[in-house]
Amino acid sequence: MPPKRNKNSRITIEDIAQIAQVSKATVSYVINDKPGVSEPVRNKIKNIIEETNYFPNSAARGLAGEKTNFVGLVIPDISDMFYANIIRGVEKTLNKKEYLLNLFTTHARPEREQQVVRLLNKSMVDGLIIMAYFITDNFIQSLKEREIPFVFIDYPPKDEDIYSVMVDNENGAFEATEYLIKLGHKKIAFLEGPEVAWDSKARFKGYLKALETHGIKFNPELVENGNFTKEEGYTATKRLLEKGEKFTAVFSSNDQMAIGAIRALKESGYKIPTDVSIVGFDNIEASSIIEPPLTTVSQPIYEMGKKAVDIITALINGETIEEKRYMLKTKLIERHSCTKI
Amino acid sequence: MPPKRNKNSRITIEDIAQIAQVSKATVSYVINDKPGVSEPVRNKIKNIIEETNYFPNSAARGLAGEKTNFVGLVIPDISDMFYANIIRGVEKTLNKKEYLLNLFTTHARPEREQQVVRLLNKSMVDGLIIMAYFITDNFIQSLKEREIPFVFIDYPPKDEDIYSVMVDNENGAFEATEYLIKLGHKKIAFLEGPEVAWDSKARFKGYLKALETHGIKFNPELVENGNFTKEEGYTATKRLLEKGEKFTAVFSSNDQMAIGAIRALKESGYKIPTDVSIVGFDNIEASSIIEPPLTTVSQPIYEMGKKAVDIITALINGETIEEKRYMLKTKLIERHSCTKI
DNA sequence: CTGAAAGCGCTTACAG
DNA sequence: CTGAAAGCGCTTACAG
Repeated sequence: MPPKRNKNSRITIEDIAQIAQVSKATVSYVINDKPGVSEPVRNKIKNIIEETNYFPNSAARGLAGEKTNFVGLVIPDISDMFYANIIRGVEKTLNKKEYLLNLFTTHARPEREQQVVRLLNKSMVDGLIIMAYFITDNFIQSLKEREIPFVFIDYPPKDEDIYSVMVDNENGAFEATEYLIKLGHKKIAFLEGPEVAWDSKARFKGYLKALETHGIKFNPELVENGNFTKEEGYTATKRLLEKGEKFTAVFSSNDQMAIGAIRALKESGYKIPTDVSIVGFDNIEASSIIEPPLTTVSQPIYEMGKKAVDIITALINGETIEEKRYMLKTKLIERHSCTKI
Repeated sequence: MPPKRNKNSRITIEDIAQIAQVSKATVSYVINDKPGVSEPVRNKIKNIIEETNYFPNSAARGLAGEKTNFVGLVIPDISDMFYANIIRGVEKTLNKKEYLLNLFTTHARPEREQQVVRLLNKSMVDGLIIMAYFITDNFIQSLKEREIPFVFIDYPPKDEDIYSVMVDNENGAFEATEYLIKLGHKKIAFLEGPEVAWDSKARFKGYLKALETHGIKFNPELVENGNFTKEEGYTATKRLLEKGEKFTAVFSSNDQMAIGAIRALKESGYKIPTDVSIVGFDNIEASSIIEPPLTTVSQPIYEMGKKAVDIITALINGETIEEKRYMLKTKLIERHSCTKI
């Protein structure tokens, strides 16, 4: 009789065991690099696995309590490059480590974020990388109740116990503002993002700190909200202009708004950077293409994804990590939207 | 004794059965909307499921032969917006239909593409949406041997039997070229993509066809290869300029190259669109920001993802689909990079 | 209309 | 160093 095959005609651990004339357990030990198998037997089995192209069924492994080799990534959306780059960093690093990616988007809806926690248990993923908007204490509590490790990306947990990787937004904004100040600017407008965006807040803080450090008095008339969009960056700048409050530079807390600001400024007859200098934040693709090319702060987005994977895989393997919070540095990208005055 | 809980302290079908005082089978029938359960019992169970927040374990379902509610998406990369948008279309549509996404990137490496086929079996995903570069007959053969349905995105299968959703590149290029012709242009340069890119070829074909339709003789001196990148689009245009062969318009088979071309043209003192008109393909974000805003052909990328999901879910549910190949239409986006001559 | 039992492919004590 | 057996959470004939 030929070796029995399952319906899927897919090779199973049973087949390998039969071919190698050993028990399934022995094959399992080899697959999982566990002790208790003699070297010759181990090699024989490894060869058979190689030849037959056998690949263990993750679902079954997960069910039986072992690793699934999947890591879940929970992310609000994938439509903008920011998230796309994180996914890329996560995915590439995961691949190098022989893990697979399970992607869950929440579309920034709280129910979806909750659902994800219900859904993901040990038999589906070995660990979770989470980027969410509505992270409640409740959410974190349910997360902790599961046995799987998790890491937050780009979210500052109150809880000291939680692993997270973040970007130093405040310092990035500080450097950007300081750059403008060193160019001689004193009247620097600030374009802020949505109320709820903690990263916008951090950038505002950095802006304030730079002014203070250099003895420049903060003028609240010079800040306008542009909600992180191109369109509102445009209208915010128009408002700024109408107020008549003089400024020689703009620090926009993201590039999208900066692009809107450039359009508004040009429309009103201002030359950039001759009349107004401007620096953005994020270093999106468009910022190198716009005229003039925008000086901006680049975030190590890809690295965030990578670092999160490094942490989660270490955690999965039971390693301990000293530092629970990773703060990644930003980088100022000088282009042609600023000048000395 | 309190109801027994598994290690994960996660609710199982067993728990639900116990609470409802029925067998696991009955609960399973309810979960899967199968007949054989009386209405009152069904409702009772449904309520318990609701209250307990029970969610069946996909791994176990997959193993036991039922649906996993996962659909696998195999894609080369996620670093560019093109892929990111496809993922978005796929993911959103999947969510609406209560499916989850398993993402596999191949980084355009043949081994990875092969591996994916080995890896994905019925207990992991219910269906597969595939976007790959190296689709060999062999690959398709192994795919067919599995029991799971699959759809190709943006790939023209030779095999008539295979489901696929594509964009009508040829017609898009035809319309773009014709648009230029109707503006009075006769000497239209063509910037082509990589040799291996079938979409670039299709666009070239559309270009040729438009010339022919309008009785314009094709001049091979007017085509240069820019490999689909900004940089090579720039150098290709420089080469074109050096040749001294006159042209009044450029049709670039993607936007990246068009952006490079604009830079090259400007550098050499040409005004756009006064001296040279230019149209791109893809409608990437940068093309609306560049000066002048680029007229281009937009692809229904999101819709491709959506359509692929519609097909795969229908296939999963055993429905038959008349049309195996979907050809989606492009759209010409008029901006300010073209003018009459 | 409902339940007991086998089985999906794996891992993990446990016994030898 | 190796194997037989139980169990993970589910579904699906099968019997009643």
